[in-house]
Amino acid sequence: MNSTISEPALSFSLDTASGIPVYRQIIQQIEYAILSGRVKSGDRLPTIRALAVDLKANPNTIAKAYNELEIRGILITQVGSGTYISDKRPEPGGDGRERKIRELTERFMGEMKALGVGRDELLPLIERHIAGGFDE
Amino acid sequence: MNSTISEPALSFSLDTASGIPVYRQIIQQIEYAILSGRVKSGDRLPTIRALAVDLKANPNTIAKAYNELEIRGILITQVGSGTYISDKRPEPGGDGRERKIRELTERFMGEMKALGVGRDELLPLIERHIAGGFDE
Amino acid sequence: MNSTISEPALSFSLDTASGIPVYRQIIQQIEYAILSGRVKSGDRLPTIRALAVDLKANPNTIAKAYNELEIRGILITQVGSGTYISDKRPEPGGDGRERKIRELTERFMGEMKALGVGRDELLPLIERHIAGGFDE
Amino acid sequence: MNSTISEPALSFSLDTASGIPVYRQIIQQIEYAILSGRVKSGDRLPTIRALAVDLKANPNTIAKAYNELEIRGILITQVGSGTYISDKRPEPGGDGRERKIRELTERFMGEMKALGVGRDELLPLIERHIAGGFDE
DNA sequence: GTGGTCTAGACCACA
DNA sequence: GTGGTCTAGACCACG
Repeated sequence: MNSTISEPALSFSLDTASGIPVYRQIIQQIEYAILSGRVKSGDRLPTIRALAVDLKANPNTIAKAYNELEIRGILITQVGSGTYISDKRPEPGGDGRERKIRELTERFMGEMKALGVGRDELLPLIERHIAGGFDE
Repeated sequence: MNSTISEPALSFSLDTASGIPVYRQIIQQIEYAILSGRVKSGDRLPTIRALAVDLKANPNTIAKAYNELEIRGILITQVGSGTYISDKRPEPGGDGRERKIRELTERFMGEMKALGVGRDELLPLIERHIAGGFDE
Repeated sequence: MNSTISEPALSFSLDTASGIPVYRQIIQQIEYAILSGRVKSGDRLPTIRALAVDLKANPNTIAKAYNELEIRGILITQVGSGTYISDKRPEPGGDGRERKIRELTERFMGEMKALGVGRDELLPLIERHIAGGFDE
Repeated sequence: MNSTISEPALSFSLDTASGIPVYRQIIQQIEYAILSGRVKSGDRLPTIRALAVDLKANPNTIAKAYNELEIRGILITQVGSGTYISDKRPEPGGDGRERKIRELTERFMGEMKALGVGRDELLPLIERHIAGGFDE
């Protein structure tokens, strides 16, 4: 399954076969939209009910995603009005970023090692991927 | 937590803080050991009970991992004798390994890009990790 | 012992005296129901807990059957929603069914031959069983 | 694995990949040899040790097969001399034969029914298999 | 000794 | 409510 819906520069698409929980896909897509500048502080998100209908998902699932983002301070809920992008959202160069980068790199290096990829194979591999349009 | 045990070219290590199910970690490590050529057809795996003791896990959990690999045709179990690498497993140097490396690298590069890590930041990052004892 | 439960075109019946593991009986009955076309892609299976109650079995046993079929790509499980027949299952009228019928018939004929049942004894035997309520 | 050894009209062959226990394969092959008349009362069987070597099996496994057949009265062990086919072995047309035939036929008919094979499909199927060299 | 089956029950993640 | 993971422990079949 794979459904899409547009909103002020926000488009959601679910892949129910990926194994990634629906609420996490929604969270990630909102985060990426912010990081890439497609949405900005004060922008209004679709209502839970509307998004649930459009994505053919359970409203509880949408609410869970919005709720987690509100706890993190990324969204703000104005009761009776809607849900908005917070103005104190984390900067792209913020705090947890370094830790996340380190974690992901360590996991990746461990996987490469487990697959028998030595240092002589790894660096050219990375460089090839960078050359192939990493920065666009 | 992180415990390790060696066996003819097979070493298991669990990360109980990762959130990844134990049986999946075991499956992945066996798969990677085969893909990297560290184990080959006919090699005997540690017994379920021995591995359970070494990893401080429940035998049923180890059995679940072995069992999934048997359903997928990667392991063969001889009751009363032990569990072995199947002879119709993917070849170590085959494209299975290359495909896996490509998948993992693409996922990693996508994550780095989403975190705003540019090419100028990425290569030094990798080199620092390699210098920090990648190959041993 | 022999208990039965109906579901949209799926009826399970266990023979606990046969020595065949319960989870394998469940697997076989799902496979045969698919091969015979009684269930089709997207059909929902009984929930693990409901089937466990109806068959007076442990939920883990039902889950083991569903799980093996999922590894083999025959079922799809949506946590929180249920378990469904995959859309890339073998076609009901396909050669999967014919192959299975041929295999089972050859095994049966071999057994009959080993028991010294000749052609003159076999056909009346089959006809007697058919007359005794084969089709209902 | 599949190894074979000949002896006075007795030839054993193991299929370790079939999932059928080794001791059961040995039992069945001795039974079939008797039923088909290839061996007769008083014939001597290979020693446990010799057969174990030839089949690359565990002597305990051979012993278990011989032992079960001795309990059933089909074999006789003369300590210090060897193991022989009993002279009071069950006749091919004997007692349990009818029950066995009925059991196997019922199982077969149940499988055919589960696969959606109706009476109109079943009889021609059987006849075709008979025509294709059932009696040799 | 090996692995297989099944039960019981706890806790978790997801919709 | 759904299924997933893990533990603990009993009993069995096989070599």
